[in-house]
Amino acid sequence: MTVTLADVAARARVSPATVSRVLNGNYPVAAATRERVLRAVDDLDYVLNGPASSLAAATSDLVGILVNDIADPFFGIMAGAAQTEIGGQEGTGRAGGEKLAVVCNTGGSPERELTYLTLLQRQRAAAVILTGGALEDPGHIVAMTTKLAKLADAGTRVVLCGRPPLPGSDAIVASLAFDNRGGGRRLTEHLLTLGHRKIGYVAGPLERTTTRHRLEGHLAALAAAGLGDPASGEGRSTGSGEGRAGQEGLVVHGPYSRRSGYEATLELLRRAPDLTAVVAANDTVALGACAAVRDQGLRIPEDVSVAGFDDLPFSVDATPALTTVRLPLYEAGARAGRLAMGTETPPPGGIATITAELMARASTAPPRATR
Amino acid sequence: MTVTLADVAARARVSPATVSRVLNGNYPVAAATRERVLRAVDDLDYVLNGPASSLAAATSDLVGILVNDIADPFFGIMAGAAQTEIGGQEGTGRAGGEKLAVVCNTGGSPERELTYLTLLQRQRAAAVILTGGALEDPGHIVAMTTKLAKLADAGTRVVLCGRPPLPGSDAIVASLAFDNRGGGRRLTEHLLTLGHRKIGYVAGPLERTTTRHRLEGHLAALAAAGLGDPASGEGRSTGSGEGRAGQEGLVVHGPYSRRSGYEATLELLRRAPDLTAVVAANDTVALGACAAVRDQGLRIPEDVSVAGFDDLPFSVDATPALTTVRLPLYEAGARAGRLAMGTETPPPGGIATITAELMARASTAPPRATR
DNA sequence: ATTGCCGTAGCAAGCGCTTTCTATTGGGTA
DNA sequence: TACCCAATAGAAAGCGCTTGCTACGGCAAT
Repeated sequence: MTVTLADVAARARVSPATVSRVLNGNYPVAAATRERVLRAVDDLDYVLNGPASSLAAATSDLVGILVNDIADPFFGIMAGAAQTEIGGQEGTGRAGGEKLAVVCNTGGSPERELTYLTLLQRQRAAAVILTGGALEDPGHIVAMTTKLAKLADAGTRVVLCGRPPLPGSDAIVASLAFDNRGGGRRLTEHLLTLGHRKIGYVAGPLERTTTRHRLEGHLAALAAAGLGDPASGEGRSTGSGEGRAGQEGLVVHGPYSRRSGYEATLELLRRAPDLTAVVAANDTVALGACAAVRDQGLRIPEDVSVAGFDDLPFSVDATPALTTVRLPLYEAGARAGRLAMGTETPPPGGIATITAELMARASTAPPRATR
Repeated sequence: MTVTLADVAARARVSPATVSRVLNGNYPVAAATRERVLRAVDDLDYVLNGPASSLAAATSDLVGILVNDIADPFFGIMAGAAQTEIGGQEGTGRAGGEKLAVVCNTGGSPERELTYLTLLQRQRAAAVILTGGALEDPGHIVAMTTKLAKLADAGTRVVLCGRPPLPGSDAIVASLAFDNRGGGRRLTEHLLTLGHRKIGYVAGPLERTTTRHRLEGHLAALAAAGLGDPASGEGRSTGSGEGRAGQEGLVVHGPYSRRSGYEATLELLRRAPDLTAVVAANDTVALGACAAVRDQGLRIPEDVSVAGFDDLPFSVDATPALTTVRLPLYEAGARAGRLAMGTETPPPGGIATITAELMARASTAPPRATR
């Protein structure tokens, strides 16, 4: 029923070994023979049996790209770039380096993350790229470190993209981390420079590196300006008491969703009706924040400035255009793809920090009356 | 180095066959024995060798989900839903039905679509889900039909989601098609009812089923209202001559991108400065259209109404909230996932049409002066 | 007691490919 | 002319797992 290597060999009047070598192109085969084999392959419409091939060669051409939320362009852009870089090199003509880059959606669930890693391990994946922020739960970190070490042991190349390096994991090929802290700091500094003193912050979900780093940057900027109490920021979103400059309780956590941005902003506005700016965990959340501000009858940026993070494509189209922090998602994804393929040399120490650039646009302006 | 089934068998003091049966759970094994095996698996940290298993069993647990653009939430939502449905059933406890659902990004390129299908075929994928509009190029249709038939032949379940059925392809498990034509018609009818008579249309790329169907719906509505010349719509976007009611040349094609929407709208506005509404191929394009309308100093919806298609999450957040056509992307994706798994019975004839619902919001209103 | 089965476990034959090692050939060189 | 080597092709041994078939106890029925 199905055509096998042996069938092709028979038709081309050569041995199976020769067919295999023609297909893999890693052994000299006379031009005439090669031609004959290739024609037989075509005639018979032969398709290599992946599992058999992987079993015999003890390697596979599968490359897994793990994302936290496939419906979020933040991940889509990185994954697409990586996939292009990986699947793109088919110019070889032959099946040589044809990798199968696939993206796996964890939905942000640690269990699914591990499950996918196991499944990829089963398949003896050639490489794995983990994108986006990691969960900071100690147990999960241990589980991940162990799992990744095993993968690396089995020859799988592990690359992190937009995720900080795992402590003590030298098994990893490279990790490209975004400078979320620096970006967060610059964004808030921008607001401070404009004259804002009462700034609300809609943070992402707790226990995510991305969330923590961006928030740290924000708090660092405030602290440098002599505002707020850095200690109050994390873990006590519903803060109480009075801070040096009334920044207490101006941080609310929630998922990276538009809805969360909407509700958190309403909450912030209730807690501090006099705030003049809202910084969101990312652009999607910022959109929700904008809606909430408007629904309160306030104008952007005249009454309240709003800022996001990531600079997703739609951000420049928002009205007013969203001030945000640009992350070179495409470039990072592409680079991760090349690193996974081994077509780019890893950065020194396997760690690279990717700069986050402030994009000041129309959604932020000086507060109504600078005190 | 690596642990194999035999190692586990030795440790559990049973034969490899028994271990295999415990792991696959498709053959009676005494409880005590099972326990022993499971413990050995744990102790040894054994991970099944996927390729070997697939080779021997002549099946694999890979499920491929093909998307046209992974950075577009339209696809992300469907893919995520399908993946959840497929990867979600791990409740079985054992490795039983653990499928590896992966998404492959074709980037809209027919070659990559075929390449991915071949790669999936190599892996003897358990199922393949094709999402979104198809290319209407005759050559590609033939190639696809042939390829899908071969996949189906090899036991791969093929499901189409958001894509019209392939003519004469009974190899396919099911196809869930969106009622793009009906949605397009209702959307334009809505505009006509509001009193619009001069409506610009920013269509998607040529030769895509989605593009054609939506446009057909639009033109059908116009024709039913005695406006426009249906024959002028397709294939002659830069129309010439005069139509019955001056709808000529009010259709411009371009990719499904924000930028395309922006430029096309500028073009439409130049051709017909008196148009009172713009219908976009999808929400992303509509966002670009909105930007263009505003940049021309026109207000939405007072001066120009704008409408989109898909009802992506951000559409309700646009200002003003975008009138659009809702497609139940998540539900469709989930259903496709179940169909691929065989956990839902296919619709009669393998074909289901999914209704598209008009969402009239603030971006559309009666034109300034109804003539 | 015998027979017949049911419930379990093992044997062993592959699944379709890769790859090491071993031929075979046809010059080029001594 | 004899010899050696480079270039190319084949033989065959697995890779690690699944599964049809066989084997072996007991237990119920005869």
